[in-house]
Amino acid sequence: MALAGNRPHRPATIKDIARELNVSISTVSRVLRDMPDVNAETRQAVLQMAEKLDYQPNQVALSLVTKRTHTLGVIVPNLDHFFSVAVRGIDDLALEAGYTAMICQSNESYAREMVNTQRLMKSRVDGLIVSISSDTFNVDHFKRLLQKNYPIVFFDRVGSDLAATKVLLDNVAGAAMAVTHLIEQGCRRIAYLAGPANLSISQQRLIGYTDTLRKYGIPIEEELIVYSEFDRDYAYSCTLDLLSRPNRPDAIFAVSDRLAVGALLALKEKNVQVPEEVALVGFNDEPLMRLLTPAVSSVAQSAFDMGRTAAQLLIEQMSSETTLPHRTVMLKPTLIKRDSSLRKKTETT
Amino acid sequence: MALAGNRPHRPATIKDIARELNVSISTVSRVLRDMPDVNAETRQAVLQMAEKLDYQPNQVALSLVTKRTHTLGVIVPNLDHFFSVAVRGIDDLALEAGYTAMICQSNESYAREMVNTQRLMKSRVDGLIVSISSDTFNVDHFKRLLQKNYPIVFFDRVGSDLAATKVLLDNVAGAAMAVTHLIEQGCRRIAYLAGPANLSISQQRLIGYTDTLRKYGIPIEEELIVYSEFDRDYAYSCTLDLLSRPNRPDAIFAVSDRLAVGALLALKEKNVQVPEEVALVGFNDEPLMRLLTPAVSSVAQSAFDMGRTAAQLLIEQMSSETTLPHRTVMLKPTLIKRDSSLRKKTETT
DNA sequence: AACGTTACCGGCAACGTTACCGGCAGCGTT
DNA sequence: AACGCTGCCGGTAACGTTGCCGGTAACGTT
Repeated sequence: MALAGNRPHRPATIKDIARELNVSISTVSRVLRDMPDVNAETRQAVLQMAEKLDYQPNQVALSLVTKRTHTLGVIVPNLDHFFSVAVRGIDDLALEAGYTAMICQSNESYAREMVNTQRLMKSRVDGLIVSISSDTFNVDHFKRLLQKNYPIVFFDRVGSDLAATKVLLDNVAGAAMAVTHLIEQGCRRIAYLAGPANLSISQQRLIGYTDTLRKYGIPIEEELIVYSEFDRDYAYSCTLDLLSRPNRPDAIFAVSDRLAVGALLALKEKNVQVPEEVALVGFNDEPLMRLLTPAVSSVAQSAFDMGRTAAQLLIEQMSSETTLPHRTVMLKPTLIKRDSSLRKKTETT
Repeated sequence: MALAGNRPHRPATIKDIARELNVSISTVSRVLRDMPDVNAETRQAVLQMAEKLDYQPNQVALSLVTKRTHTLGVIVPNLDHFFSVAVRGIDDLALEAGYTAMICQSNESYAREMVNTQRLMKSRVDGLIVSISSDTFNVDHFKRLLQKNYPIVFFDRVGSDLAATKVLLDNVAGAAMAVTHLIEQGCRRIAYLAGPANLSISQQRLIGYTDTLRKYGIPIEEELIVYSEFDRDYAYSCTLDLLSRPNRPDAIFAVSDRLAVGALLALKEKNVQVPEEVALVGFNDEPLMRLLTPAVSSVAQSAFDMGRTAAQLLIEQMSSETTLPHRTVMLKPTLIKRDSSLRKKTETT
């Protein structure tokens, strides 16, 4: 009975195998799940038929009865270098643990983040890994889920007032490392390109910035702290503005590499010597940074590890019978020093 | 009956609503699907209760009966800049069309590509969008699916002998543009960093390269065509090798930007003047290229459009009753000329 | 001869949802 | 008074799979 017509593809089911072999679907199911209580010959026949019909178990039906999809939802604001690598980390651990990741991009939009969560909930993903969008000021949609004990792990961009498991960088320490380094290089008027004010990374890194200045007895000047969009062009114009002031800074610490690149473009255009006149440090250590001229210093973090541990925590939480207490894992950054902030070159040689 | 214990989260079902309201599940279903034959008051009550219980339709159950998951599987070799943007294009159209994308990375590994496809088939995704890994020499797993009329669209990296719908760049034209440009700039000994020989993009771009040389009557020298891994360090050492030869090239055309960057690093290290001694053109026009010193010329393609059209074609194919004929869509590249290949600077000013 | 054990297999409910059919009032028409 | 229509609603099978229970034949034990 060759029914391989021009039809839209009908995958073989356990029933097909049973019918073809004149056994019950229970028996087929037993074979396919490697259960006992089945004759060796029957087992063999079923396995052969499964192979022949190219049988693939229907995860959908299985999910309906087990209430587990073995899928985890991921919502990231974008897929820039950092998040791409983080997603790879998630994917990596998910594969090991037998899960598949559904990756959605919120495109930094609150509305899209909502749609994404809703879609993922409809698909009954077993848990969520989220880095919130820069446009998200209201996190009620996540709070509702958390209240129902739905497993969610936030990473990198976490809501400040969310009681949940989180994986993040020690942003205070990272900023402190950058600013300390700049001070050691002789900088005294260090500007901070802060990014969007609502994000916790901006706030945390601001704390590291101010703490360090205080520690070294350097006055904190409000006008050296510049908020902006997460956008290179924005950083570019902010930097031009900084440079046009009578009392220009002698260093710039950018909350992200994207902003650091914008700053560098402005500096180069104005023919400002880097690092002699203005030193520069970014954040994330994207591969691009070492390729720029001059190579730009940056605070490095392992996005891969962050993604992996986020997935790890989520899967632990999901496989646990009881609701586990919320945890916060903090990863340590490292500072990569490059030409853009190394004034005392004699030291290194 | 407050059963909101410390339990693993049980989403409300249509049954819960029915029980709470003492109506049948049929009626609830009718309301939720906006069907007629239901009293206005009943309708109102059901909607309120759905809201109150935070009801989300169970896509899993729905998929089981409709045999459509409204999910499309995506397999990409990695999530570098090009594929990130392509995935965004896919995601973008999928969202519009009411689909969600399941994105898997093969990590350029054949084994992982197999596992990914299998997982996606088990999850009964409605269709597949694939860019094959550089490690994949055997595409039988895709051929089997295509024979069963399972909808697959390949993009960018397509298997050469696969009868399927494809979206790709006019790679021949792209390479021809690059090489023509280099010739017009006075280059005569143009090396080609070709990447892995099994990929069709390498082959196609080779055709554009040789065709153009032939057209201008420039002899094709085998030793100027260098195959390598898709790896920056590899390109770096290949370039060093090229430079060490007695008869060094006066231009390098790289099959991808990643390789072009490797080449640039080698050129800079050897203090070779770019473009005066050796001109350089890459492929993909990653944002990084305009930030390098010198800014590197590159053949630009819209990864976003490619992703979008791939998704478009797939969804068309999936929603069609009959099996549509395979199509091949070719997108046109554009050449972005920058300092790395502009020798005749007087011309432009 | 009655009983227990073992090896093997099939039937059935359930998961959440929709499609289809049937039923019952209440009303108007002949 | 019989009929048909309309508005509203409930019951049930089906999707593919698993878990549980029950059944039967063959064999050994007392």
